Amino acid sequence: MTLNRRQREKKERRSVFLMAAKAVFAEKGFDAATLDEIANRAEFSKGAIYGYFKDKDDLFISLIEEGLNKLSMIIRSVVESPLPPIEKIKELIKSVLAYFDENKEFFRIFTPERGGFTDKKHPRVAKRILPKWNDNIGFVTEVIKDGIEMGVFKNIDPTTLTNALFGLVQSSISRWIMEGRKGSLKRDAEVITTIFLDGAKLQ
Amino acid sequence: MTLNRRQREKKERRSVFLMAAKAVFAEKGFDAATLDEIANRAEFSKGAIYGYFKDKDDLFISLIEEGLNKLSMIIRSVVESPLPPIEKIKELIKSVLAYFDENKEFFRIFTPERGGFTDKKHPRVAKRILPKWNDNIGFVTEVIKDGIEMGVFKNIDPTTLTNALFGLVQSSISRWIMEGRKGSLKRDAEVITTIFLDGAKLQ
Amino acid sequence: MTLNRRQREKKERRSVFLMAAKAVFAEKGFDAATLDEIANRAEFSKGAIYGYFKDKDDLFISLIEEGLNKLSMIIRSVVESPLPPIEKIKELIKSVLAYFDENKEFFRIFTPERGGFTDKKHPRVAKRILPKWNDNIGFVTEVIKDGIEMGVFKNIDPTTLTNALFGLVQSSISRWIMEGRKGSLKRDAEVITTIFLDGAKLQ
Amino acid sequence: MTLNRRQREKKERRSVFLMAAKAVFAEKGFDAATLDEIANRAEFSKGAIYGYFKDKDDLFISLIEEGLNKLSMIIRSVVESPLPPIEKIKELIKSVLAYFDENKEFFRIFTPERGGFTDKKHPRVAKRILPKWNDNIGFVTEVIKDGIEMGVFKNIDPTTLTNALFGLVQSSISRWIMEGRKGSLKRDAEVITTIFLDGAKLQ
DNA sequence: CATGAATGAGGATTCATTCAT
DNA sequence: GATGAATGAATCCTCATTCAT
Repeated sequence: MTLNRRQREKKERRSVFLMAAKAVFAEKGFDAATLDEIANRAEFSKGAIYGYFKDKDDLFISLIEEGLNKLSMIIRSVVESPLPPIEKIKELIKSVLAYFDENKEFFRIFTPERGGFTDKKHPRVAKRILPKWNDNIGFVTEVIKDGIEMGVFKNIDPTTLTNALFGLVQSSISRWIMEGRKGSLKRDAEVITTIFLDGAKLQ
Repeated sequence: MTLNRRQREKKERRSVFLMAAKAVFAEKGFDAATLDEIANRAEFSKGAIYGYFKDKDDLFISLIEEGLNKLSMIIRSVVESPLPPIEKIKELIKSVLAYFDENKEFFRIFTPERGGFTDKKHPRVAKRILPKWNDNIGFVTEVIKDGIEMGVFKNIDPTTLTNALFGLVQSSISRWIMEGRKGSLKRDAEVITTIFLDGAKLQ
Repeated sequence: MTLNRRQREKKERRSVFLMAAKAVFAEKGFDAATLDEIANRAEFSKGAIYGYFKDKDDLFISLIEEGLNKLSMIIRSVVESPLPPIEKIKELIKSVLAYFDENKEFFRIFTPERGGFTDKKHPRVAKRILPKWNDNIGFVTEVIKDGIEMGVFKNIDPTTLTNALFGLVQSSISRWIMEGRKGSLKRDAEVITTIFLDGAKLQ
Repeated sequence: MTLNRRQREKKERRSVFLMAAKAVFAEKGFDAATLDEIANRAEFSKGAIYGYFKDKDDLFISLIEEGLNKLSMIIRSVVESPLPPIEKIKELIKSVLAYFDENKEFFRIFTPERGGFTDKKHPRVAKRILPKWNDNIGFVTEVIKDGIEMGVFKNIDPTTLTNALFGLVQSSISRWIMEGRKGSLKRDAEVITTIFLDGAKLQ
């Protein structure tokens, strides 16, 4: 699909808005972020946003979707590789942390707001975001399932195990953000891997 | 400390507002929650809130503080018990999950907003909440430290280990909330304990 | 008219509120002054005010009335004395300035708000205050009239002359207040007398 | 400086708001005036005000500043003319009264609130307004000083003399406003001139 | 009478969204 | 398409007034 100049420019401009929005949402959160500030940072007028996004919700959702799509690709590429389950898990931890290391702002937006993606508060947001997030969890769950069937993982409900893994990753990122992003996230990959696979206890 | 009727009523009413606020903040998040709705749910007028709390921020902070205080007490009572470190960890997981099991809404408020407690967004909130949270982390870290010194835990940075433990707990609660709070959280205590102590891998 | 204890206490308490109100109105102006602050300063509860005054307006009016009554008495005692007109004018300037010197706050309240005593804004205030103020002007005007008839004052409309005299006095007090009340108002009495009687020009 | 249509319209609209605000502030005073009423009178929405003024304070201050700037120009043009001091004073009285004759509302706003421009009540207002007002006083004081040095005015503190002159002018305007603005202010110029220069006493 | 909690009517301000140019 | 001014709904907060105790 080749785009003409018009279409190319449109796509670029949309991306400018997304980047501006990412910075502002990351700093202020969804509610406190204003379209004014986003427009300023994008160096366009406020009205122009509506040429690319239906409304504030849509801008926000698009941002999250974009981030989750990239994350899905990373996860799928690992999951679909020919590695054995344990290696896949190691690789997943490494590459997911690397992804956030390079996309700090996305996590900064996604994590705190995720709890708010309920039908009560943002039905439209929930409807578009949650399935994508569940996809990711699903991919990893398959790996765990394989591992259980192959006898390399304990026979624990795979979804629960996956959830635990995501919790470990997430807490690592959270801390890194709250402590002011010193050092690299990659440092934590080893520890998470150890705990998840071998536990904290000295055998 | 015996209170007269006036003081008793005042305390009760403050509690009514806190409960109403807890419900609304849990459902909507800090920004989207309105004092109108909180007052309605408390069956008082909006203005009455200001007799008990300085402003919206103060109401929110008081709520979180109350929850964190209770949590601190639970954690401390375990930490200060004469159990060996591993038993303390098992007990911590069990009792913290039990606490949230009985205080679902607190978690629902605390977790998503936690990422937003930065100096940028809510300096006043951050100043009053973060120290309390760090206290809790500190208590648990001491247990881990003891365990490492006694040779029962791997020699990993204790803060990182604590953080991982909190991540496991948190992800368990998150899932439970997002899936509509079916079943009991206590069910997860065993899995978390297993993973944290022994890892997911079959040895 | 002798008062029993009840009535005496009531009168005293009313006076306590008036003094508190005077201080607060002087500092903040009518609109920005709150009954809360007045009650605090009076060391009574907010509700108690309503036992002595119909409402905020009434409290304010009572205050002004009290001040204007005292001023009237001073002016009348001079006007009704057996002095010749010019001496009466000298005496008026001296005693009015002395009155404000000792009742700074009253002027601080009365002057800035006076312009607002229109039927549009505070019909009730206007109705009770303006006649009293006009009385004072009337007394002085009589002195001027006498002086004109006796040939000691120029044949200028007496009300205009009186108004000019009040302007001189008022500007002196205003300046004294705005400059932070340094020195004594009495100092200005001589200058005002000179200007009003002999003009600024060297003859 | 040529303005394009946009800029011209913006300037015009700002002026529409200022005129509406002038009318409302004149009638109600600063505190009792509402942005709602100002917006209504300007035939714009309340929110539109914020496109032209930072807040209510700023709207008010801008109004006063505009008025004081015009007044300054009038005063300066007289002060800087080559007339002898006495003629300057005559001219000042005439032209200042003429200015207020044509800008009744400005005086109506400026005078009653002036006493409230203290640091306690409106620090921001005080900071922007008082210096401008003091400039005006300063210009006239120079004239008086010159007159004293030239031996045409009595050797009285020039600032006190200026203050007295402003008091005479102000009381004239006040009366004219409170009596419902019958007749012309210019009528009073002669009386004020007479009193200030020659006094009320028949020599 | 005094108290002080509750009321509820405002008012200033913000901001997503619309729309004429 | 981009602009930026206007809109107006929404929200926090204040405070005079009332009233049960």
